[in-house]
Amino acid sequence: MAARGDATRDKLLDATIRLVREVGYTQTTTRAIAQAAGVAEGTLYRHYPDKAGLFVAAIGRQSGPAVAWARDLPTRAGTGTVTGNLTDCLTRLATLRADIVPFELAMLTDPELARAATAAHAAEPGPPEFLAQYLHAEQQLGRVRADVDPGKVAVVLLATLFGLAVPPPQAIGALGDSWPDIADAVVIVIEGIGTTPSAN
Amino acid sequence: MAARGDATRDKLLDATIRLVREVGYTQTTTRAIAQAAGVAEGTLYRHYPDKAGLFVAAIGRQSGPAVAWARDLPTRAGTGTVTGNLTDCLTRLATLRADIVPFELAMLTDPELARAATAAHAAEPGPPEFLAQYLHAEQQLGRVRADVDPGKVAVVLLATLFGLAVPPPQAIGALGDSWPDIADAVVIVIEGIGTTPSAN
Amino acid sequence: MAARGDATRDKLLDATIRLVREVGYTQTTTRAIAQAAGVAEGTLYRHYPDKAGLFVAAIGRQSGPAVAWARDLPTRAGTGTVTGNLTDCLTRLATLRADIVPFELAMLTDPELARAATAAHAAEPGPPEFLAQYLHAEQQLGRVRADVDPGKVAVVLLATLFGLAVPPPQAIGALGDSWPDIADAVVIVIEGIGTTPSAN
Amino acid sequence: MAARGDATRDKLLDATIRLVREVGYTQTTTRAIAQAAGVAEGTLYRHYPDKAGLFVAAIGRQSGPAVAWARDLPTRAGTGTVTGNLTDCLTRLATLRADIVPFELAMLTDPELARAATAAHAAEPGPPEFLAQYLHAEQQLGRVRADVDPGKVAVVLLATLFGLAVPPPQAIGALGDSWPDIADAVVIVIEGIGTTPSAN
DNA sequence: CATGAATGAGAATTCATTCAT
DNA sequence: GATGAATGAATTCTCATTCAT
Repeated sequence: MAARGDATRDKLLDATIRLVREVGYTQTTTRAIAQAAGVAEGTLYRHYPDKAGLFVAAIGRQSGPAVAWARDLPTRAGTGTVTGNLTDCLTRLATLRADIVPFELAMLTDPELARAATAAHAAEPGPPEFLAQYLHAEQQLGRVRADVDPGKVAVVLLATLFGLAVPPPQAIGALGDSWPDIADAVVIVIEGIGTTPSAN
Repeated sequence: MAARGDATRDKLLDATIRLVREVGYTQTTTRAIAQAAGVAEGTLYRHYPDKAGLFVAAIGRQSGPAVAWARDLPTRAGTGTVTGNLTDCLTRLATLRADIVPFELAMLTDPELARAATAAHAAEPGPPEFLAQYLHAEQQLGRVRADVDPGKVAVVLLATLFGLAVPPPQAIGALGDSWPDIADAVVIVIEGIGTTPSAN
Repeated sequence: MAARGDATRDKLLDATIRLVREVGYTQTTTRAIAQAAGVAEGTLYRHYPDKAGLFVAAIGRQSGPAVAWARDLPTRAGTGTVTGNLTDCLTRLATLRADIVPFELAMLTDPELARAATAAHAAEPGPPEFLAQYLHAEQQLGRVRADVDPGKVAVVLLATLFGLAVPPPQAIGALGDSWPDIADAVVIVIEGIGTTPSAN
Repeated sequence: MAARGDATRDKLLDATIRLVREVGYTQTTTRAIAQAAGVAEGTLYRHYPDKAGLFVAAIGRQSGPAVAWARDLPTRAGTGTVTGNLTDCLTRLATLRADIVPFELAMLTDPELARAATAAHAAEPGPPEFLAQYLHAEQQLGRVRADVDPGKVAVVLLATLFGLAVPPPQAIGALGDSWPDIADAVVIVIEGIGTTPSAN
């Protein structure tokens, strides 16, 4: 078993992910995908109902490990340091999700793809929920201030992660030199920027 | 002066911005733009070299006020509170940029548009630089901790802003209820999440 | 007025009718139509929403005169001879409808085309109704036996017409020599085949 | 003998006939046939040279009994009544041919299929010839008027049969209520519509 | 300046047919 | 014989761009 078909599916998903990353979503045509995968254009449709279906599958395969990893975060509450745990988790998410960001962008640009994706993955809990659960647990343990909203902090952290992961920094500015890595960002968000009381 | 041409250009830019926001970049065809603007398809090419040119102009017109506003931020160092100044600035940026985000997303999805845009706007200083300048000035005044990197903080703040501005929260999660507004996010980033020393 | 567009529309309709008659419905591709009309393939879609729309328009233009002609038949009741009137009407229908039969066949083969056509032309009265009205009027005048059902006779006449109009006689048989013309058929149907009482 | 192959062939022919009747010729793809027959797509080509070959075989199998039945008609001349014999024959033809009409329509729409079919069945005598022979025999017996052309009457009868058998009456009109059955039609054609001398 | 018909390259998708297993 | 993945030419339709009026 595992037949020829599985290898073809893998080639198609690989090609899709690579092309979206390298040439952008609008340029990732079915012809380009087929060519990059080394198969005929028609083959694509034997394995996926249409182009959107292929993209959803690609997103799914790529998201899987990232989501699985984040799912375990809440169990680490109370161990190590909060900063360390969050940095660790977000760094891995960043690494794993590097290939997903272009797809998320594509979904934001193309309503049709967004529809297909949400149709496929009904609202399951994802990283935001896991992060919020973790932060809540740390609050219970007294390791995080009680008056912050775990959900909002989780969203801010992931929004920042997303904003930083967006490929060309030129979108935000030419401050290339001081582009922060994930660890920098986590420290900044967690520790604040240290304003003096007189400045608040 | 201010002939009919200006009115036509305005109608085209308005239509472009509205369509990108409402139906997404991929659906914003030249025909749709012309129709929404109430002009013939060919008219577009009398005012802009091509579709990308129109989009670049739209981005420019929409970005102008936002960038101009941020330019003044450094002069406010030492006045009011740091949190207040940043919240104020970022909130305005968020408001003004609501129409720009779809274009930034489009540029990230379509390399061709990105090329046209960067060709038009050479690397001028933008919000990241202005924010960094402001933070640096506050550091000099002792109102912000000396050991944070102003550039990195600026980028984190803007990345967060960008991440939060991305239209459908479904991209990040179904944590809709606790979706933070800009003020929440600024407070979180500036004050940190209040970890206890033992947790660090 | 009458602009360039009208000429193009005519060329497209002409090409469509000609191709369906000459090479058959399945071979009448949009490319073939455009080529035969001497326009680009995209031009087709400026004038008709899609291929089915073009076909419906072609059917409409071709059916128009035929239907209009039949509409006047009931007013002739009582004039001339019944056989003459029917032969006259059916002969004209046959002539005019020679180009429509391939389309009617196409509609019977391709459900999608049928859907488009019925959507366009809601159930308006057509030749069957007009023929039935005429026969009923002649019955009132005592020129047609009272016990025949005008509706059924109308349908039989048109069904026969349709069956005879179907292009290749090979579908029904190789009796080419004695293929009846419309006048023959009308006489046969109207007068019967003259069976003797003993044979009934 | 009568190995698995025969069963497969039957399943393919059954599926073909069912699909053409239910979804139309254009929708009857090889994939749909294979699926309906419960065999793999490739299997089709183990039993028939190509799609047209399968269709020709389907037509042949379905036409066989109908043609065989009509072949015996001439031997009935002089027995029963003319109207009864013709009604009987045509009714059976209609029943048996219900599944063939869609194929005849397909042949009229798709020249390629027509070519394959005529190549397979060279011009053998068919129902038209048999009907003509029967009518000629009845003329000899004095049961049918001598001055009608048996060939023409045969063709008119079969053309009417074909016209009435065409699936959606919408092709001819919305005169649904008075849609005649075969017996009605035969009576009308045989007896005529009873015009008075003055009307002729 | 404005128009909108015309263009034609290219996109997604289908489908009859082949062939390695 | 049977399978079904793979093929690739062909089809319908889109869309940025041009140009005669």
